[in-house]
Order: sequence, then structure tokens, then C-alpha cells
Amino acid sequence: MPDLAERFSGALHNTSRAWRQALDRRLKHLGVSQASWMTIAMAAKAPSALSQSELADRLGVEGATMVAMVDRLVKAGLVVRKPSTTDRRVNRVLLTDAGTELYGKVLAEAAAFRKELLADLDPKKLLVATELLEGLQGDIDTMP
Amino acid sequence: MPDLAERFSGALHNTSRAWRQALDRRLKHLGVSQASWMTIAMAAKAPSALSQSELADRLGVEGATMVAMVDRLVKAGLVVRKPSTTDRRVNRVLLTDAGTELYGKVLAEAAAFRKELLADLDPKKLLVATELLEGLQGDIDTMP
DNA sequence: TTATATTAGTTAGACGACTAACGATTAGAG
DNA sequence: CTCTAATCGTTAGTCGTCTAACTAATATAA
Repeated sequence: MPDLAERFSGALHNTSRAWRQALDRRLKHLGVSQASWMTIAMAAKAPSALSQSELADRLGVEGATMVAMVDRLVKAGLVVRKPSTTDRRVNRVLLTDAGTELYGKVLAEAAAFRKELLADLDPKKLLVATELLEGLQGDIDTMP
Repeated sequence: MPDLAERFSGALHNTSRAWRQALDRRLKHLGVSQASWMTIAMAAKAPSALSQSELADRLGVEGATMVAMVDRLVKAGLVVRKPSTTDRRVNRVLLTDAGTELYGKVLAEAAAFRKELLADLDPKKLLVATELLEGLQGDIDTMP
């Protein structure tokens, strides 16, 4: 008989995984994965063009991961690299028109999916769960 | 200002990811990732030796993923493939002595990590969150 | 100012996941 | 019994992630 901690751990990982997969399926017709559109969304939302490092930081991935991601997005024609004029180490990541257009569509679909999935939940319970998860995330980040 | 649904979605994915990474770090000295030890645990817990397909089903991954996983575990000397005597398509996956020994260590560490992380949480809230996640997982699995 | 340290990006190699296609084998329908 | 379905495992190719080692450039300290 699994204890509550074990149940929670399993539910957390399984639900996150199922969610990701379901959303990926739903976005497949747009030709972009969640990781790709999260990157595009981050670049789109920022007030001024972000560097690869800034993008990596905000998405919680390593620099090398962002290199590969930007490679794919450039290949897909959604972003371009533009060397910084003030720091020759830096590339700024800019959305192309195609990237900007995609961002709008994807935002709408992700929000709709979220809403559909969470619509029938008790808001009070959802808040409890959200706060618990956020707290946990903080705890993990400040762990050894 | 992000709405609750968006906050929940972000917290879910970030927490799951942070947890996985933290546990992976902690198990690194044993030389096995979570995916590897989950496979070993599943093989160890089963009353009789499982086939690759059965392992894949129980871990919620595809057959091809399990092929690669068993390849790695065999290479690491933790399991062996033993062709079934009754069905020549089937390989049964058996733990070696090294695999069995590892299983014990890893189980203990994962449980300790879970306990440490969740120790200070309100059990009532943890239960609410667990049930919410489990329900959500079910909803996603039965979606279009 | 020069030597050292830090930062941005890249490459290379590995892990874990997926889908699609395929060969071998078994199970089922007729 | 035979032809067809389904199943098991495999290979090949892609994606997203990591770490480690490297280059180029900038920042800091002696």
C-alpha cells in the first residue's frame, strides 16, 4: 500500500507527463512542440530582444539546450540570430513574421486546452494544489 | 497577471521537472538515472520475470524506448535478456546480482528524498493536491 | 596595464522519449 | 489447416535535455 508521499510523487510525474503529451498532440498540426513554443513565447513577451542565455535562464534550461533549440527554430524560419552590437559574444534572438504569427495561434490553443482541462475543478482545491506545488518548487530549488 | 489555471500549469511542469532533476543529482553517485531505476524496480517487484513489452506498459513508455533502456541496463551489467521458452518472440528481463543490490539502495534513497521534501507539508493539503492530480491524469487519459 | 577570471555561445557525446517501418512469430477466423 | 491479424522486439531518425570541454570576448584585480 503506497503511502501518500509516494502517491503524490507518482501523480505529479504522471500528470505532468500526460499533460505535456496531450498538449503536444493538440499542437502537432501547427508543427511545434511545447518546448519550441515556450521559447517563442518567452522571446515574444520580452520587452526587448533577449540573448540566448537570457532565454535559457527564463526557461530553466542549460545554455547548450538553448543552442540546439535556437538551431531548430532558425531552421524552421521562426526566429533569427542577430549579433549584439555592444557585446560581440552575444546573439539576440528575434522572431520572424512567421514566428510572431505562430505565437498568437499557439497561445490561444494552449489557453483553451488549459481551460477545458481545469474548468470543472473546484477553484479552492486548485488554489491549494497550486500553492503547494509552487512552495515545493521553491524548496527544491533551495536544496543542497 | 496570470490566472490560476496558468499558474497551476506552470507550477505543475516546473515542480515535476525540478523534482526529477534533484533526485537524479542525488542518485548520481549510484550511476543510475530515475528512468533506469524505475525500470529495475518494476522488474524487481514483479512476482515473475516480465517481458520488455510488459515493462514498457507498466512504465507508460513505448516498446522502442524499452529496447534502448534494456540495452543500456544490459551494458551496465544490471539485467540480462533471457528468451522465453514458450514464445520465441519474447525476451524476459532478469536482474543480475548487481541489479538486485542496486535496487535496494536506490529504493531507500528515493523514499528518503520524498520524505524529506514532503515532511513539512500539511497532510490535508497534500491529499487534496494528490487527488486533484490523480483526477486530472484520468481526465487527460480519457480525452480525445 | 597586464594577467586572470568570468561569461556567451558552441560542439560533442550521452540519456530518455517519441513515431514509423519492418521481420519474426504467434493467435484467430474461416 | 491455412491465410490473415495481432504482437514482440528491433532499427532508424527526431526531439529535448544534460554535462564537459572548448573558443572568443569581456570584466576585474594586482
